[in-house]
Amino acid sequence: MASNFFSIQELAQETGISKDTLRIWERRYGFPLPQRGQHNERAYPAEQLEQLRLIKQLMDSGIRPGKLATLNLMQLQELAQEQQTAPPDDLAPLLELVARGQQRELRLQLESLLLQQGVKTFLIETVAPLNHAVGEAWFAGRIGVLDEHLFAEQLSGLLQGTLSGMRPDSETSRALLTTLPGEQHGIGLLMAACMLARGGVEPVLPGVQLPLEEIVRGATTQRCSIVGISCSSYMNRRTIATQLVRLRKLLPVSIELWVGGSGTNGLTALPRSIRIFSNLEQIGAALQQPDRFLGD
Amino acid sequence: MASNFFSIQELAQETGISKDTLRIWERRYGFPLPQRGQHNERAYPAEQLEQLRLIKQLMDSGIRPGKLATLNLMQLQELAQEQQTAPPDDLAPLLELVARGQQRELRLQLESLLLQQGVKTFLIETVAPLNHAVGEAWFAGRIGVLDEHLFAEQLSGLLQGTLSGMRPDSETSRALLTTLPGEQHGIGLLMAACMLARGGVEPVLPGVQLPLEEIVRGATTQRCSIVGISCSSYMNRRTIATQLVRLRKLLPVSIELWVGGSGTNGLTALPRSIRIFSNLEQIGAALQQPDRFLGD
DNA sequence: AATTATTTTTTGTCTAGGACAAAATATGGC
DNA sequence: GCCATATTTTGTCCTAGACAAAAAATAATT
Repeated sequence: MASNFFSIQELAQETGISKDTLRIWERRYGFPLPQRGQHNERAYPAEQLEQLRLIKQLMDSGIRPGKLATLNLMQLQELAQEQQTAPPDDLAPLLELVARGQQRELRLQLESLLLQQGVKTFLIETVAPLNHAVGEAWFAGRIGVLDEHLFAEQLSGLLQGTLSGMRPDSETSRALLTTLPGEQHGIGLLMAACMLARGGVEPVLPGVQLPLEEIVRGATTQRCSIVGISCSSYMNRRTIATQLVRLRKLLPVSIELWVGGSGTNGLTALPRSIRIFSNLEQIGAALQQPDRFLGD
Repeated sequence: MASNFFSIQELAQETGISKDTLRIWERRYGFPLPQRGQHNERAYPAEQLEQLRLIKQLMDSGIRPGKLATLNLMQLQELAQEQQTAPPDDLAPLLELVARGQQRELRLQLESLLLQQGVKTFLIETVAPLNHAVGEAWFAGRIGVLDEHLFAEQLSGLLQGTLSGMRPDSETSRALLTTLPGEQHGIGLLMAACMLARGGVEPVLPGVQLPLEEIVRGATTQRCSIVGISCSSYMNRRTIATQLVRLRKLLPVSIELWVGGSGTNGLTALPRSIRIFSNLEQIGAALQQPDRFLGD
């Protein structure tokens, strides 16, 4: 039984850490230190992939890789446990359904909750925390990638359905929602889109990974007064910041730039004309302020 | 006005050609030959990005990069034009709607066509060729990335809606449909899913980019007798072949492996236990043969 | 003591050029 | 024409050095 080894390319793809970075971590910290294949290529065992995922997660909470790379697996797990925020009790049954891959039952329960709570409450008190909890459970190894993906698909379908029932038919303000090139996670966009639609703004959703030039072109041709970008912590923070600043420069001043998602946490020194949202409520609040068209 | 330059990283992201490959092409063929930035980093002008896209497209039809890299833009365009297959006339009005970004009208027309033609004809004679034509039009610069994305979203929504109305409720054969890690295009999956659903097979759609181990786990836990993989020409052929062979080895022999998409065109020397579909009709045909459970 | 300016460390990405296997093509023998 | 053997083409990997931007630590100032 050939236990599985990963090439450096595969490891980079799975973790979102570039090949260059993987090599230099090995040089500097001695981790991840792979075996070598027949032709001297790096061959990473599955455990190192797991450990890297853990490290990536801890980095998102601000700990530096230099510290993390010197710790062993157990110490990392301790650290991770400290950080774990237990998911609210009422989400436990839903999480259970995700873990068991019972998509249909999950869908039904979510639909029922949506009706019960209404869009806003559903988004803020159910969808957002559940999505977060699923992400954490995946990191902790309590649910598999497959179940996480299936959950995301169910949620997308549900939110898209909700959206199509909410589209205002008259001429209203519009918002173009997308992610930066390289960012593949689009669930945040759908959540934001629902909040916006609820506030009378019509979302335009061209999917993920739109090149900056196309964002600008799209916002103009689609007559959007807002561009919304969702950033996960998958991408490197520096890249995110650079791209956002560049986008702000390309975009007409009359168009607002709104940014949200876990990838925006550690961002410092962005121009004030880029508006950062750290949760969904803030979107709702922003839509109610009449002064929201005063730029920087 | 600082005309836009791209870093090697951005170019790699946009074209799907790796940084290593870009550098070695420069070394060997002298193209793309970027300017240099303040710190000697490569800075690619937008025209080189365009030319690269063209080259990538021509490579998909079997021409070798060594030949292409020595040609100038005009020669490339000539070659491309030779290859262009004019889209069927009846698609022209739809393409026009895509190009103009008139999503709502497009959606209505597609829905009407779906009702008129029925699922199978709609998929084979409208969706597949239209999708192809949109891809070609994008390469040729006749429509923007934004419009292409918006089209894909509309189509996804429509097909997903169709699917949810087709799901068989009794216990039937199931198929897990996904893409390999690195492959982001999922439209093909939805088309295949519709064909399968129509043939009485229930599709399981966990989204794109599922790690091989998870595909195996998913196929087992979800009790699927078929695993379907869609490959676009975005990914390198060699990578595709390697991954497919690896997947076939990981997968129990009782589970069939079906593969389709433009990325499978030039694939040679795959084991016969991997079944390649070059169009949607073949899926329909395969579902009607009673001997389809005889593996290699 | 708190804030601001300056140095030091940390970190990720870039560069160059070399090596090599697998795929694709060309060449020779039958 | 067809099969086996060279030869070329191609993409990815390797090492090792450089450097700027961000973060942290230290010094200087109010």
